[in-house]
Amino acid sequence: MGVAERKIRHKEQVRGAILQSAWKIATEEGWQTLSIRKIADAIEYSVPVIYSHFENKEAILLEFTKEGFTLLTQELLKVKESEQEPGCQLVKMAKAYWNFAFENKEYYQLMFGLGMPACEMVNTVPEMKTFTDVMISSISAAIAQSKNPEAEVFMKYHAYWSILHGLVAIQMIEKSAYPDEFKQKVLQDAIEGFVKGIGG
Amino acid sequence: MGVAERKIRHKEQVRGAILQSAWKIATEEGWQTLSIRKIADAIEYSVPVIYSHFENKEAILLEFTKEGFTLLTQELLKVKESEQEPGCQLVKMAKAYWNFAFENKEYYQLMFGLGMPACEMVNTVPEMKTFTDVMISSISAAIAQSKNPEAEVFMKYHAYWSILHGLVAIQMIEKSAYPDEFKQKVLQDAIEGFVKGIGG
DNA sequence: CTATTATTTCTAACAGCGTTAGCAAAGATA
DNA sequence: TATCTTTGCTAACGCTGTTAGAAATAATAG
Repeated sequence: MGVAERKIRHKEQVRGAILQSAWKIATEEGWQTLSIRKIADAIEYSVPVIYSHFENKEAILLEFTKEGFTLLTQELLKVKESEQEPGCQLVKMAKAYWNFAFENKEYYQLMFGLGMPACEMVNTVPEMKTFTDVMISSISAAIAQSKNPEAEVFMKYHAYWSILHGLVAIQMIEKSAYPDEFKQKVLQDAIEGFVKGIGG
Repeated sequence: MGVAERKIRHKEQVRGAILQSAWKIATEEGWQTLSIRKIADAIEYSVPVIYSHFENKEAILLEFTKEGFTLLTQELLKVKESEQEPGCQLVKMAKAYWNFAFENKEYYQLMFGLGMPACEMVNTVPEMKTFTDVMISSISAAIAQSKNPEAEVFMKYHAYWSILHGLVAIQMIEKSAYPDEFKQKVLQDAIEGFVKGIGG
């Protein structure tokens, strides 16, 4: 009997509508103004229905955060595999990271930005763990074949990620938007300088 | 007649109590949980009294943000004046920036962190403008006497500040706290590498 | 010292938020 | 058709920032 299947199908349909509406509201008005009641209005259901799909508001945000980390990790892996030399890998990955951030501001702001996540979750949420693993392994490879193999891997990893995040964060805050070529050059200079620093 | 003076004195006393209580609550429970009602309770006045001293909640936060930028700028200038060579200046300023962030987490999180400010205010609030001016002038000096005088000043300034902010931001998020020596070394390596990148 | 005026302060409310208990309606089963 | 299960809703709790308007206090004038 297809009754149970239909119910499940409907349930997932509503779940999808919740996420879809949440995303729409967030992109139109920002994550800050997203509220459960707005989502309820959008999906034309009452508020408690949402709580039968998600434990709380944070769980909805976490859904997108995980999605964002999955997407970013995919981009990084794609670029990484297209390049053999670890140093070039890092430079290209930095560029991919940069592009992701500015082509998916909504994701990035949620992942690293204004609010809750990315603190205790870095090691508990699998999607984030995968992301950090990719970062660590790439940096490790670059260090391994460098002239400073005794370099502390985690320190270098931290510095690399920090620089990336910092570049993106400040550029996001900046209102007086520079031309994209400028921004690209900032990134390239900084990362190449850093990679050289690791290498020698 | 000292009646007007006494009134003003009392008014500023209340204003001080508001800021003092707000700071106490923020340091004890975090900026996120700070509320007007909590402040009102703490100063033993009713809520609307606070609105006769500050236009809204954001104005209270802005007060501390400005204070933070003033303090940070002072630290940076102090270090800057103790060193002639522009390259060394940048390295020392980075260290001072770093120390400020971790010795004044409440300030830093408010200045760059989780929420509202630092977006449109960078050029409108004088205290922030002063800060960015110090950053720009220092970097400009380093570039001027470098072998790449044609370097775009603002790009380099952005990269420098970005790296600093990124290093701090990621380290603040990180739970598995590395020893302080490690962190210091991360900073030093990254900044020295960057300054070398500017210089040659 | 009293009456009037100006100032200060408070009560109470509005509109919004996340969250949940308990009831009504609709669906599935016997 | 009657029973039971699931689903969804109404309404509330306690919190938030903010403000209108009344009450209490303080300063001034007669």
